[in-house]
Amino acid sequence: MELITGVKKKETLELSEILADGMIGQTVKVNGAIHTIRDMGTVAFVILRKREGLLQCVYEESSAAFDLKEIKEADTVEVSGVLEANEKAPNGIELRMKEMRLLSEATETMPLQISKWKLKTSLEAKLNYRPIALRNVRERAKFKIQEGIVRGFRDFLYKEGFTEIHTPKIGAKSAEGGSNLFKLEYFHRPAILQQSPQLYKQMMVGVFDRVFETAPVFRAEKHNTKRHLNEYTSLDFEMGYIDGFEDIMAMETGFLQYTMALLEKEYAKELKILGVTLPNTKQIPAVRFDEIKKMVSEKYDRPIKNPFDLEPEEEMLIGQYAKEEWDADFVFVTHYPSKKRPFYAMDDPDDSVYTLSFDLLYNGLEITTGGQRIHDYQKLTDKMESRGMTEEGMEQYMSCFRHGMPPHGGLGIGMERLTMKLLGEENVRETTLFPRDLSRLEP
RNA sequence: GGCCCGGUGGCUCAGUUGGUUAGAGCGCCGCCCUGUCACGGCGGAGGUCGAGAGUUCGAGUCUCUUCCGGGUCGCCA
Repeated sequence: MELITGVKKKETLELSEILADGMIGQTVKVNGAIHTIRDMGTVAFVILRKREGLLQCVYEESSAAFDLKEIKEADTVEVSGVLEANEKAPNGIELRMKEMRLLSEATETMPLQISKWKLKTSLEAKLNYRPIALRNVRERAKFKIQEGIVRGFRDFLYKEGFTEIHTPKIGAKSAEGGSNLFKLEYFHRPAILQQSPQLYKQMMVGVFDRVFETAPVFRAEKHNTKRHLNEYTSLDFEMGYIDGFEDIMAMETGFLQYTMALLEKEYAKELKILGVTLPNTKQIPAVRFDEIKKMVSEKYDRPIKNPFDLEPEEEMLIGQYAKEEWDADFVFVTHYPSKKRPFYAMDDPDDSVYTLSFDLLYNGLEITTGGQRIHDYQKLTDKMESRGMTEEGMEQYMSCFRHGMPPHGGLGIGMERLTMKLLGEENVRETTLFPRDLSRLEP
C-alpha cells in the first residue's frame, strides 16, 4: 500500500523558481521540451520550453556528459546543471548542461516553425496543426489571456455573491427556438443541443438570486464569417432584485474593470509577449439604439436601411464613433427593438416598440447581449401569445413565474469574441482553441 | 445558402502575352563556426503546380466541372 498525500512530488524546478533570488551557482534539475537548438560550434544553446516560458541552457562538450547529437527539437528532456548568471542570456540566467535524460523523442519533424517568434503561417495551417501550432509562445499566450478573462469573470462574480451553476447542454427545447438548433437523437427521441442556458439561468434566479455559468452553446447557423462559430463559450450571468437593466450593464462594467486589473497584474508576461494594450473600462458610454443609429448615419453620411437592426458595417461605425467622440473602446447600445429580441425580453413600459435590453460593442463588434427579463407570469404569457408561442416544452420554466420570480435580468458574453478584440485579432478562430465552424469538425 | 477571391516542396510565397530542366525565403539533412537569442557560412534532399475533363504542336498559366480554403451578406455572441 502507498499513501497519497498531496500534489506531485518535485525534483525538478519551474522557471519562476529558477529566476528566484539566490539560485545562481546552484546545481538544479529541470525538465522541458526542446524548443530550439542554436549550434554555434563549440558552444550550443538549447532552449527549453516550459509552462512558464523559455529557459536557455548552454551546451559545451567539455562540461556536458552527453553528446549534443542525442537531442533534437521537440524531444522532451530532463537536464541538470549549474545555474549561471550571464547578461547575454534571456532573463540574465542560464543553465550549464551537465546531465541529460531523454524523456521522449520526436519521430517527425515539425510541420510548422513553432520556435519562431511569430508563426508566419495561414490560419488554415494553424488550425490543421492546432495542437502543434499552439506550442508557439505567442499562440499559447493568447489562450493564457483567455484563461485570465474567464478567471476574471468567475472571481468577480463570486465576489459579488453569484453562484456558479452547470446546466444541461442536451435538451428537448430551447430558449429562442428556430432552425439554428443542432438536432440529435436521444434514445430514440428527438433532442437538441442548447443554444443558450437562458431558461435555466432564469429558473435558478428563483433559487440563488444570482447565478452564472461559463459553458459552451451551440448554434447551427450556416454562417461563414470571421466572427461566428457553431460552438462557442458563453459567459452568462443572471441576477435577481434589479432596479433596471442598468444594473446589468453596471455589473458587466465591473467585470471588465476587474478583469483588466487582473490581466495587468497576473498576465503581464502574456500581454507583453503579444504587445497588448488594455482598453479603457473606467466608464462605458450607453446610448439608445435609435439615437446612435441616427448619430452614425449623420456623421458618416450613411442612410439607414433597416431601422430595427444593426448591420455589421453600422456596428463598426458605432465603434468608430464611440472612439472618436467619447474616446471609448466599449459602448452599450440600449433599447433594442422588441421584434428583434426573444420573448422573455422586457418591453419598455414607455414604448413597447423597444425593450429594456442592450448590446455591448467592443471596437465595433457585438460581444454581449443582455437586458431585463419579464418576471410577471401574465405579461410573459401575453407576450408569448402575441408571438404565437405555446408553453409546450417550457412548462417547468413557466411554473417558476407562477410561483414567484423577482425582477431580474442578465447577459451573455462571447468569450472568444472578447478575447479576439482584446488581442486585436481579426478572426475568432484565432482565439478559439479548437473551432467548430461550417467546415471544421476536427481537430 | 448567395456573391467575391484563392489552392504551386513541410511552411509562406513568386512564376511575365501558354514555350521545353518550375524558382525564392524559412524549415529539414550534412559539414564549418565560443555566445546565440529571426545566429551566420557552404553543400544537399524534397514538387505528377488540389482533382478530373477539354482547347492546343505544347497548359502552373486558357475553358468547364468538382473538391478544399479565405472573405462578405443574412443571423448572431
